[in-house]
Amino acid sequence: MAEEVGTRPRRGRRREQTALSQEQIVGAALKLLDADGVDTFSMRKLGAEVGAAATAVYWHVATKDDLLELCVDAVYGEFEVPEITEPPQWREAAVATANSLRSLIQRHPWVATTLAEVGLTYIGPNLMAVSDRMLALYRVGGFGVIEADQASKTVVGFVLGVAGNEAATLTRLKRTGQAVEEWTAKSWPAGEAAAQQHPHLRDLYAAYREREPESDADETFRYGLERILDGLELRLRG
Amino acid sequence: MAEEVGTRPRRGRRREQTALSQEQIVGAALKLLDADGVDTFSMRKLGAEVGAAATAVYWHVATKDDLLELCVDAVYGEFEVPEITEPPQWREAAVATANSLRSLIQRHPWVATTLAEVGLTYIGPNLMAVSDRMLALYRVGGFGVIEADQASKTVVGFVLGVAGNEAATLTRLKRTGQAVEEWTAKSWPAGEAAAQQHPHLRDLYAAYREREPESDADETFRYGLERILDGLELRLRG
DNA sequence: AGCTTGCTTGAACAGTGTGCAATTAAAATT
DNA sequence: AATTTTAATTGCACACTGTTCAAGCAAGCT
Repeated sequence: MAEEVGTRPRRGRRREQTALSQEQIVGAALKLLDADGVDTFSMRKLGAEVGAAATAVYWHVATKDDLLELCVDAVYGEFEVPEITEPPQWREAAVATANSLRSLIQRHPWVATTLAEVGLTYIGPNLMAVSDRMLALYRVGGFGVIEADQASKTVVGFVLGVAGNEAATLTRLKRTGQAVEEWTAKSWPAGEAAAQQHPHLRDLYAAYREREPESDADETFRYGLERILDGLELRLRG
Repeated sequence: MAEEVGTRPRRGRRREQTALSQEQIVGAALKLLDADGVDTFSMRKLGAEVGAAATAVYWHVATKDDLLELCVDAVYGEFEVPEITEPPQWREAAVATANSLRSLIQRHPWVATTLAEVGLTYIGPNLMAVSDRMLALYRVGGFGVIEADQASKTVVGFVLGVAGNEAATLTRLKRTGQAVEEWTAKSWPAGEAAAQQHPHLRDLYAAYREREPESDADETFRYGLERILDGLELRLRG
């Protein structure tokens, strides 16, 4: 009849180790994904990581795509969305939210790729909770139900697009083995030469060359985010 | 029968067909990608499509990733960026540009996935030309060199993020074999039930349920774009 | 005639996701 | 304590992937 198996020894494992669990699998998958990216991630490597046969994973997880969805939802657990009570806190909270999502993608670059394949429509409880808190944020800020959804999707779309491309570029650099400093739009493969036919691109690179090589990416992100929030605020006050 | 010389007999092909070319390969790859997406795309299927051995492709293309980059650049050839001369034309042109990019992604959903893996940093002449024209657009609108870059990246990031997710959702629906109308945030897999614990999500779905099921996605996209352009315009006039 | 160059081929390798029957060991039942 | 049931794991196998490589073929040049 009812088996109230508690938590500890669970069911059976033949030797020293306690049985595999979905949590453990997702944890190991996250470790591999963060370390080597999604391209080189395979079920067999995952099996090796958890010290079991590759196919053992399939008892706890339906398919590789399902596992990836679980992983995506797991990292969404790191997504911090502040809860606010007063309308004036809205903008600051929106900035914090956007930054949190961006740095989450920077920590787990494979998320961007996976999201593009899997979409962010209901994939798990964490994402769901986060979506609810984001909606709350915009509603407190003063947006109506539907418009809060549209506003948050605007910001999230922007962050996903920009941070996703940052991640792709970094992954690409890593793959081709280039140093990050070499980049910054200065010297790059065949670009500088080809840019000569495109006057505005040429001007742009010239302008970037005269700047401190600070982190242009950060600044561009910040610029875009501020513009978007300006536009949204205009709706609130307008 | 026999041979029909397309353009030039070029070098030698042993039988009826003229030799493979990179253009032809990219064309065939696009056909397969548009039809079945990037997941089921393989070099062997491509070989079959062009009527040659799978490995023949490798004479014209270094690697599969390279081929995908060529394909991405090829569809960027469809990206229409109007050329303007007067500042007031800026906003309208920016909208047209954004819409063009979005509908391009809708026609070729695999582009979003591929972009997330490959980045959009120098991948080909078409993208380069388009980038230059986009920069021109914002510069005519009144932005400085660097700021034009930041502004265009903001808009492009938004479009890529939002349209990319639209594409992922559609691909996912297609894969699981659901109809598109069933969606629209109304009834969906395990969502409605799980949403009960999240009051703002519940409100949102309730609100959506009372609307005409027009194309909410279009409206959300349009809303976000307008907010962003509002924010950018504020910078110009501010 | 031969040689060279440009392109194509088939076989082969290492690796992939996953289905399946057989196997284990613990829990439940007798 | 013996037996049955069941959760979990294993190894094998299949079809398929991207890519390498020696070998082959068809034309152009000398």
